[in-house]
Amino acid sequence: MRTSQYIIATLKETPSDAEVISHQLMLRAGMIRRLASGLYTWLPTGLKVVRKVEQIVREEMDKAGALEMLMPVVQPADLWEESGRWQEYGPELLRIKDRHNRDFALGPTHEEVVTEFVRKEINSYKQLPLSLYQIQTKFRDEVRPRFGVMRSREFVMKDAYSFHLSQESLQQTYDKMYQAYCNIFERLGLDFRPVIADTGSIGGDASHEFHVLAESGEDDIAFSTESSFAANIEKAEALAPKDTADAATQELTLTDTPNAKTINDLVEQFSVNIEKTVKTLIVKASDDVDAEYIALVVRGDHELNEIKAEKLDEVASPLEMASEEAIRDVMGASAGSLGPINCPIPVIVDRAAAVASDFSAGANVDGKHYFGINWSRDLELPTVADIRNVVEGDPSPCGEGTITIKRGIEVGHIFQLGTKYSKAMNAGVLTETGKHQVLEMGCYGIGITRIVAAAIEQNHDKFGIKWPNALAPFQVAIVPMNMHKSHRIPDIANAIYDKLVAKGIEVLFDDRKERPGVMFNDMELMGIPHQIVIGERNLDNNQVEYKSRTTGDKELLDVDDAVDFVLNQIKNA
RNA sequence: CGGUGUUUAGCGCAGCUUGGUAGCGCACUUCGUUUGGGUCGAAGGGGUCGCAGGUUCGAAUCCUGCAACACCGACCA
Repeated sequence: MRTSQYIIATLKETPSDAEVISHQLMLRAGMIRRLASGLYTWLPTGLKVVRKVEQIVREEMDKAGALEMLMPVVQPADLWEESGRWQEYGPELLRIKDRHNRDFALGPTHEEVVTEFVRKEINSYKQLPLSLYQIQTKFRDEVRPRFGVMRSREFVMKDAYSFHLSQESLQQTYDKMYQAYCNIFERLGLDFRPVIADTGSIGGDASHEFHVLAESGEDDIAFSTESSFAANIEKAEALAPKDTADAATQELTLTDTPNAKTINDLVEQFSVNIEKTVKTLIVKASDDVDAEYIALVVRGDHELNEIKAEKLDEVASPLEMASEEAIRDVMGASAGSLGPINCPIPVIVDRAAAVASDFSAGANVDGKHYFGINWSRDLELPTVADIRNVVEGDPSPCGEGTITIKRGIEVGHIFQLGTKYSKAMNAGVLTETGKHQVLEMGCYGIGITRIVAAAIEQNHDKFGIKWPNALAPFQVAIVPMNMHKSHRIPDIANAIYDKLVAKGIEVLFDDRKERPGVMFNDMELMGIPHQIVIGERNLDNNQVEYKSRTTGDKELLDVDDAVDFVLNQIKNA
């Protein structure tokens, strides 16, 4: 490709609304442009990268035995009524009406459609197991689209679905997919980790997320320092402390604390150790409980884990924090002065808070806290549960080492769905014995467009993107200097270009009448891994210069060796 | 959905307090100059100042309403 025939569309300045580096670089490198909130146009350079990702995913899915198909983006509401998700899914599901006033949705995912397909077409156990996938545009009406294509409303996703007679068969395919995902991210050249995950609203049993590690990630991942254990912080268990509470050394005292509204205030004003404080959060109770609200108690330095909390039988799901008015109504005090003593509603205390001694907490009277509280002595120890986020240094749930926490970008997610959709939509086959049996299902997603952004988060420097070879929109950039003033330069540049193209290499030949600095900067911004610089100075010695974008290394090559050298660089990368 | 803020050329911004010919940098076009890391000079094109209404002789500027967008929070495969 010659730049004169192409859209370079690079930007010198960073658009003001791009916060994360991948968003900035994708705009500056001329990969994407924003059309509206959460909607992006892919320019030729960006699309080339998307296609690279798609192709690798496609090859590995095919290898894993999945069959590619393509389902509609627009889906009839009836199917969603059948699965129950027309009600459940909420405003993220964009609903539309056709000219006959019939309800449809823009597909955020395709469990319903694929299940409908399978229940019609697959009738016998002999046709199982079956894995189907597609690579397609999805739409989710995100509350808050941000970070460019990292969290956009419209995005390209690979979604796969598998169907089985038994849980064992599902497990086998799940394992195969797990391996296929590892292969994919390996081939993409990304630093990634599979992590144990919550199944979220899709529902089901086993689940892993695949995360690309990056500072800008939106998820916290808990790793063990000693083993390969990794889990989304939502799911990482905070083990019960081995020790029991220390013996009480302080008297219970009620103290005026008019200016202590937060744990930090309390710690600063009364110089107490933050680990000797607890905070009390009020949430809606579930219908199982004979109370409208439940108090959750965690140590002052810990954070409530909402996923864990809403899984408790006593707590309403989805989790709902009590409003300020409700708190005042129920507790008789405002949020800054709550505590477990004299608490009028049921209390659930976190494992760590349950072994605190001589600790302080609100008194459920405005402007008053208790100090020197001890469980058993001053109040009965309530129900204990794991309701907090793990923190650095906690013992790892796998039993080996301690926890470290890193940020990750979720680029893939695999689930064992079980029979959630097949049962609701009555998808089954006849077994060997002629009995009708509901299918076990698995579902496997990869965010294609999100991977493009994640790859940039992981591979960039101050000059721009540094594409891993597998993702680069072009393998080689030819940068001829002052070509219009020379006969030699265009001759050599064209010859090298033709030879590389004949070898099937994607080459970007910068034939613009630009200054060298402009060309260098654009090629580096776009992250093209291999650069050949052709100028009069080196041609006097019959040489051209090679430069690697990844390492920055430069090397002088004989003109005749240049093509083979570059081919080797590409092959060995 | 709440809080805050923004909206003036393709992009980044000034002008608004105190109403009076719409500006700057980058980008774009043409010419010249320069040529191994975003050169320099000259000339040029490009705007219903987010939309609607109001006040006024006169509104980018003041008032009212609306919209879009962004950030923080809540939410979320």
